[in-house]
Amino acid sequence: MSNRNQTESVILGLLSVEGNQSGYDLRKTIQGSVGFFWGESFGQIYPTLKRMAGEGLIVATGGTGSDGEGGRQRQLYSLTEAGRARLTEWLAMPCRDDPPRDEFLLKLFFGGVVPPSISIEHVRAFREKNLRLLATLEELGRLGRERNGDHPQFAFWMLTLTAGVAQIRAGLEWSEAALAMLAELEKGGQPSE
Amino acid sequence: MSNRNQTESVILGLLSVEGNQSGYDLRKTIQGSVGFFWGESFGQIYPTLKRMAGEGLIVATGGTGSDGEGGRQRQLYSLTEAGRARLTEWLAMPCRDDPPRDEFLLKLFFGGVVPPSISIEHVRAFREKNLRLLATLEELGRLGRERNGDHPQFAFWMLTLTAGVAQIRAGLEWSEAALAMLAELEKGGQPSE
DNA sequence: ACACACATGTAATTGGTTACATGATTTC
DNA sequence: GAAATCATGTAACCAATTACATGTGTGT
Repeated sequence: MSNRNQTESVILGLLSVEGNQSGYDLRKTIQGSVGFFWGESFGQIYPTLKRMAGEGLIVATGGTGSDGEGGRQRQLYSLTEAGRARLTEWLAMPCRDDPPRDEFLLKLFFGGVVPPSISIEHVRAFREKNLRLLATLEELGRLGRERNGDHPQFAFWMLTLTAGVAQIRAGLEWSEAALAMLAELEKGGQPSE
Repeated sequence: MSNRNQTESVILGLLSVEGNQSGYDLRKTIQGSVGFFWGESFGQIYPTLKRMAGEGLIVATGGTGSDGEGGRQRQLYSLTEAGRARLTEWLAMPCRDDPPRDEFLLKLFFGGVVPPSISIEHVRAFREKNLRLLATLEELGRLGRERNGDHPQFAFWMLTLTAGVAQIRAGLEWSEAALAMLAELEKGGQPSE
């Protein structure tokens, strides 16, 4: 009952809002919905699907390949009752907080041992990444509203979006201040080492 | 030259600002400095130290135990030139962006399949965690200024702190709005499933 | 004919956590 | 002398990435 396998959770969740998806579909769905805060690789998805089917959490529903209908080889899956139960069970559990690891902040923390230009470069990259992400998120919001604005779960999707946007905006504001500070430092004097 | 082992990087960094630390010390130092955005476990630290010593990135410098001086068994390490070179090399590399995974946002995303009270609970927990973290960070800033305010790298440490504070504040503001929205939803009507 | 996107999977590797085992030293 | 803390380590396990292998259908 430990639920350490997070891939399982995303799959359960996505299949609960729309069944009959293949591994390939799931990956695309992930990228187009939770992609900005969640990633999955095929090497994780396919084995997990098989395992889950074996455990009765999902069922293989049609798809070409097994029956000789022709067409491209696809294996679709849908949630079972057991799967849905597992999903709600997982949702009710408190979030595990795995220790965060932010390589960007780590490099910045040790920025004093190298010339400031290096940290400046990192902050710039951070800023640009956030700018790109912000654009993506806004696009995602636009698309979502247009295509699923009337979906009963839309409000929750928007909630995650606004959370992302808030984080990004904060990051952007901070990065401006950080760049100003670093520019000052670069003018002022070299670091001790 | 891929530097996938991030534990190595923290160790290099920390030993560069202060040598003669044991695995135990390093853990404490981590918690008291980069702890709010970086975690390490003993099971990772000790083997990594051994490997790094074998590769010549660090050296075992004194500590009791090997020489029969008595006192508690401790193995201290310091950076070598090779270690310092590796550190600067790592610092100059662009940050790898490993796919993020935010279980909180994931649960919120699927909040529509369970009663709103569950999502409310998650957001509350998120909010409280952020409040606690904010207090920790402010304390950390106070302590740091008081003890290391004159250290040449202090400015960089503050930079990571302010980044953390900015993120947290944004999260807190968002959580208020989210709670308001969810409360509304709870009054209004049950979710579709 | 060729390239590209679709589609599924396996194998190797690793980074990391957790739990366990052990013992010394200080403190009460 | 018991408990807490200091201190180091090992073993088991697992989640996940990456690279590789394979084949089909579509568009040009």
